Amino acid sequence: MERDADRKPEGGDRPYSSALCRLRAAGLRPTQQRLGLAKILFETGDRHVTAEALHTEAQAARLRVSLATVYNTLHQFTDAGLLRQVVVDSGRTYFDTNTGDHHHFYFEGDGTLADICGDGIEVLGLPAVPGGNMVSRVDVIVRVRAGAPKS
Amino acid sequence: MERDADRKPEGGDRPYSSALCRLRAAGLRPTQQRLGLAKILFETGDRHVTAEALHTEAQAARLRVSLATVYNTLHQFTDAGLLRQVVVDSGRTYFDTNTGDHHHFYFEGDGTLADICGDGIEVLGLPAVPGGNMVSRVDVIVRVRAGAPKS
DNA sequence: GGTTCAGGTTAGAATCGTTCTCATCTGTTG
DNA sequence: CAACAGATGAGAACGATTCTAACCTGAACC
Repeated sequence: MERDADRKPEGGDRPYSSALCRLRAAGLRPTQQRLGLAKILFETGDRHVTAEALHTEAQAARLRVSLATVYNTLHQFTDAGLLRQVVVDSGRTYFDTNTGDHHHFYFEGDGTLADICGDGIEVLGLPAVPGGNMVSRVDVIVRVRAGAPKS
Repeated sequence: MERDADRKPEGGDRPYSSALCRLRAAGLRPTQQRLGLAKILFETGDRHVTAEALHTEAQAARLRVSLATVYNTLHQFTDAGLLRQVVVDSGRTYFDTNTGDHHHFYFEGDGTLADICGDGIEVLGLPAVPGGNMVSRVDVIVRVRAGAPKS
C-alpha cells in the first residue's frame, strides 16, 4: 500500500504534497480548489464520486469551491488521466479514482459502486470488432441487488 | 427466426397482430399509441432507440403521440419485460428490443449500439458477490472508436 | 346506440444533472 | 508591483426526463 503523502517525515503533515505532484505531472496549475479537490479525491484510497457529492464534501471540508469548478476540475482530471468516468446509470456520472484495469459492481439499491480488480477477469468469446474500428475499452458491470443468491 | 406476425395467412397484412399479442400478454390495454409504438419497435428486428428518436419516428409514421407518452410507454414495456434499458452514456437512455442474454458494442463516434450475442460470451474470474446480494445482470460493453486495431 | 368510469393521453411546467457565459479574481512572470 | 493568461463562480441556459392536471378513449354495461 503505497503512500506518496509521507515519504519524508520532515514536517508531520504535508497533506498536499501528493496532490501537488499529481497536478504538476498533469500540467495543471496548482490552485487552491484543484489542490483541495485532489486531496479529497486521492488521499483515501479508491473512490467513486459524483460531482454533486464531491461538491458537498468539499464544502464540509471548508473548501470554497463552486459546483461549476467541481465539474471543470473533474473533467480536467479525467482528461489528464487522473480519473476515469464510469457509466452505470443514465442521469448520473461517476468518477473513479482508480484508473487501472478493473471493472465494477453496481449496487442498484443505493447506487454505489465497488471495484472488481481486473487482474483475474477475462471476457471470452467476444466477436471481432467491426472493420475500421478499435476497442477503446471493455467495461464489465455486475449489477447487484439485495436478496440471497439462491439459498 | 420466429415470426408471430404471420402465423396465419388469413389477411395478407395484419401488421398489428403481433403488437396486439405482446400488449395483451403484458396486461396493457391496447391503445392506438401503444399499438403504434409496439409496431415500430418490434417489427423490424432488434433495435436500440432513445425516447426522442422513437418519438420522431412515430411522427414520421403519422402516429399521433406525445413525447410524454413515448416515455410512459417505453417504461411500461420495460417493466413488462418487452424492452431492456441499456446504459452506455450518461445523459441518454437507450431501450433495446432484444431482451435476451447478450451484450453490446458501443460506437463512440456516432453513439450507436450493436448487439453481441450472449451465447459464446463468458466472463471469467468474477469474485463472489458481496454477502446478502444477488446478481441482477452482468453487462459487458465494448466501447469502440474509429481507427485500425493495430495495423 | 348511449352512458359511465377507470385508465390513457397530453401540453406545458417542473426538475435534474450538467454545461455555458462572462465578469471577476489569482498567481506567475517580468 | 504591473500585467496578463488562466482559473473561478453566480447565475443563466440546456437537454433529457418526469410531473401535473385537464382532457380523451375504450371496455363494460344499459
